[in-house]
Amino acid sequence: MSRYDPIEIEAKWQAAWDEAGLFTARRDASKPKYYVLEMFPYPSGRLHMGHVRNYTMGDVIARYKAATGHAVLHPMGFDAFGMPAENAAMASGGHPKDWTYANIDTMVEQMKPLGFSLDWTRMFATCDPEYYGQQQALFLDMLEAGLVDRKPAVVNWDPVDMTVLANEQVIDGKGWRSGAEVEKRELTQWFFKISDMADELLEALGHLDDWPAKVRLMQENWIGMSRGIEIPFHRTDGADPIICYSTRPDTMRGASFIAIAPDHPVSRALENDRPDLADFIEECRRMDTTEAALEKAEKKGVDTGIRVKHPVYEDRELPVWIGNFVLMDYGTGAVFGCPAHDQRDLDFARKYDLPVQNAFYMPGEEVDVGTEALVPAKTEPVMFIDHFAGIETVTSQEAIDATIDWFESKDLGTGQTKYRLRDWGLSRQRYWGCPIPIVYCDTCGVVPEKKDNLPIELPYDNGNEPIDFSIPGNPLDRHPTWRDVPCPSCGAPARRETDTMDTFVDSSWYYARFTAPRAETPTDMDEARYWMNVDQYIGGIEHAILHLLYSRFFARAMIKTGHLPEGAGEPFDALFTQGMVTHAIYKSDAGGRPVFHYPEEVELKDGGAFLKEDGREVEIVPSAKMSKSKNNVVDPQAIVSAFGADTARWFVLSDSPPERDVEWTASGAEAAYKHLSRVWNLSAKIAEMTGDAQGQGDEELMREMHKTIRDVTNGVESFGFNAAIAKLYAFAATLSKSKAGHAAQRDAIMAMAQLMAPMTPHLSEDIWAAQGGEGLCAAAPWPKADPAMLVEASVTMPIQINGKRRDEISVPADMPKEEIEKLVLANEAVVRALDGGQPKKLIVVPGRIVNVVV
RNA sequence: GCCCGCGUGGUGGAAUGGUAGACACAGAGGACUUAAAAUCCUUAGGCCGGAAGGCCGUGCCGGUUCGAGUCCGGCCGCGGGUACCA
Repeated sequence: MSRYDPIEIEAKWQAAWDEAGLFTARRDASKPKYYVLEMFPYPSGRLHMGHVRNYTMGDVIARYKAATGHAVLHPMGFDAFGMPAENAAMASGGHPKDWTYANIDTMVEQMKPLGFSLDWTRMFATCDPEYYGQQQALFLDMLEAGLVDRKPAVVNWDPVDMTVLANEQVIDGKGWRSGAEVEKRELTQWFFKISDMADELLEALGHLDDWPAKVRLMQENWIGMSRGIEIPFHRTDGADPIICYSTRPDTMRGASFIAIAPDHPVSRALENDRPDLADFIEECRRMDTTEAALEKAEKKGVDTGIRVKHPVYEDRELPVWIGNFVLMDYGTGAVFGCPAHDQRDLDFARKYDLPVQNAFYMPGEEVDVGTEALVPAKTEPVMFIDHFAGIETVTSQEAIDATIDWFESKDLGTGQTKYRLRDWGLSRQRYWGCPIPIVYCDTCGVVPEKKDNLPIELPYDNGNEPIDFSIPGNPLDRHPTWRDVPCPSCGAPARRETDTMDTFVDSSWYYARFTAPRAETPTDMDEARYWMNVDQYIGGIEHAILHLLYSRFFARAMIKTGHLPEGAGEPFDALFTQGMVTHAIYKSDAGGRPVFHYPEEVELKDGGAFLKEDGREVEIVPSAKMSKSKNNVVDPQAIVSAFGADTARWFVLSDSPPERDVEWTASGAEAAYKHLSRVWNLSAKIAEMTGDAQGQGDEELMREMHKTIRDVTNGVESFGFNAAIAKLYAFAATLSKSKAGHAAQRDAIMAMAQLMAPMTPHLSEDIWAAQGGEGLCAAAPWPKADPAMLVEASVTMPIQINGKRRDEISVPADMPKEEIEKLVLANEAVVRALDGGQPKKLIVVPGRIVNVVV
């Protein structure tokens, strides 16, 4: 008898699918459409298990939807711009473009043998000029529609390498290559005005019913709507008032100082004359620009000497401090400090010996604040002291509302709704990205490129020599000719913008481009109207905020600029966030810099990890996100070449629920392979069966088959792939032990092949053919469970006594509650527990459980 | 720091508020084999017990409920995001 040979089978059936053109998306008026999309990969050069897991899940959905009568669009592309390509060029010569396209070729070669039902005719990479040229057109339309802005923003500046650093390249405040202390530098940059859409983006979250609640919540918090008030504090020196923003005006009585941001206009104005302030402001400028670093840093400040009057208690003067914890980007860049009711303000006040005064107490407790601020929840009642709003014991929220009304009525402040969400800075001072189609002209100023001149292509060399990437900095800036262009408006010599776009721009509209990837405009409205929205989007939870929010913004921007139909609204109707594939990191130290080693370079023994090359022990950092920068990626190709694609696909789906992280281990793969072999052998045995068509247990087998159809269908529809696979394991065991006749066994194995087909399409196709199935399994309609075969005659109900399981009874499924009660009261364990008495309570949930309370 | 998750046997995990540990991995025992591999069968949360059976058990503490892995409050640990990693 022959054996399960995945390598042969898989090549054979992939060729058959290709020949049938099965996965080329076609519009079909007779079918509902279904667009399934997995977050496209960055071409790091190697496929890893995370990719395989992601695309296998998408493929299960795509194949299932095709089998249930949908016209399916399931495309794939590459998110191909970004820093790693430049880093690779810097580290080992060559050109980012060559590196990127070589990686794409490799990854496509790795992906194809996995048998995903992808429409490869639609593939593109975001670094294709045909793609980023359309992105430039989009940018120009957005500029015209008023969705783009130009303003100053702060970047990390490496003073030694003379270049802008990404946050990732700043380690403990120092440049990753130079080791120099990083500075902040302000540059004029391009922004998308996403904050103008904050309310819409927030409101629409409520309609995304098929998104995970946690993602909606994270986005809600990120957008961060708050209702507060802007209050001008008048300076005693008569200069313009300082306007503070507060969401807790109910604490106004306790205001004891004003804190302004280091880059607040008032701070800046003082910088020239006050060396002590200039030093502090300079120190703040050296801080990391990340939110985490700012929040975790010690809260420090300096007194400016400026004094303001309390807006209500005018006899009180408050000092104005510059605080390193105040952000210019949020509110007005100035806050009043109320130490009694804010922990950060209290720490600050204790440190610099500022007064602490309560605005309220908890009812009945007039205790002054010590080292812990009194911060009641907004719903908690508090007792106000001498409050201008004339209120006594109310909740904080009521007090906030009343205070805002009172301030507005006295013309002392203005109620304001603010958002935490900031505009999206898209300028990057780097080479390997989409050039921003703007020209600077001495006469005309900032001039948009003409659409006829698009795409503005990145230069491949500098005229006669390859571009040198070995020096840090932006090669576009030092290119001898690329910057020099005539002004699109007056024709005079002018300079091209040398900044490129954030790579998040590239990934914010690719889903729309897939609906018409070769169109001469960013999208083809006819195609977009048919295919949009994405019905199911699948990707990592690490994209819960930025990528998904930017995509939601872009979908709206594209509607406004006429590139998507009105009805599109949101880009992704349903979202599934898969867990990550994690793996230990192997780390060693090279002169203070961490070096990360690939798993295949490391040998695990005696509980430690050692380099194969020289036996040196390396540190094992426990399970972490697989990341190209940490080199803790696992190459799935080894599994595919040893066991076949179906084994790899089955394995990544079987071992863990899809939304949860999974730590990659080698051990499960072989088990998956063994099971698939068993199924193949079972099919071969059934195909050779002789004897009666009918046998004993036919009906029982068919009942199991229908239950399995029901359970696997439910599993696939609800992303319960691991549970669906468990059912398939159980059904395989049932079938292999069955004494049923040939007809029932053939029906059973064919149903199993179909149910497995989304996960193991090649094996299923082979079984389908072996059993004489009609056409291709991949084109066959999904099996339906017969409701009549799912009805159970009797149920087993556990009997609990005081909530602990003590016995069980088997009763007809339709037995009335009263009769079950009688049976329970006659049960031996119950009689013993009652000891002649009556139960305090008897709970019978028909078909489920019985609980006797004694 | 802040926002969001997650925590169940030796391991991955299952469980609409209703029999905790389905299904699988590793393990142990057995069959087949000269032997091994492969395959098949049996077994398995911990503790006590010969057995029947009992007690404990879903990170920790507390609460709601006839009943909590599941809901609520407070902790601890781990992970993701934190706006220039993608």
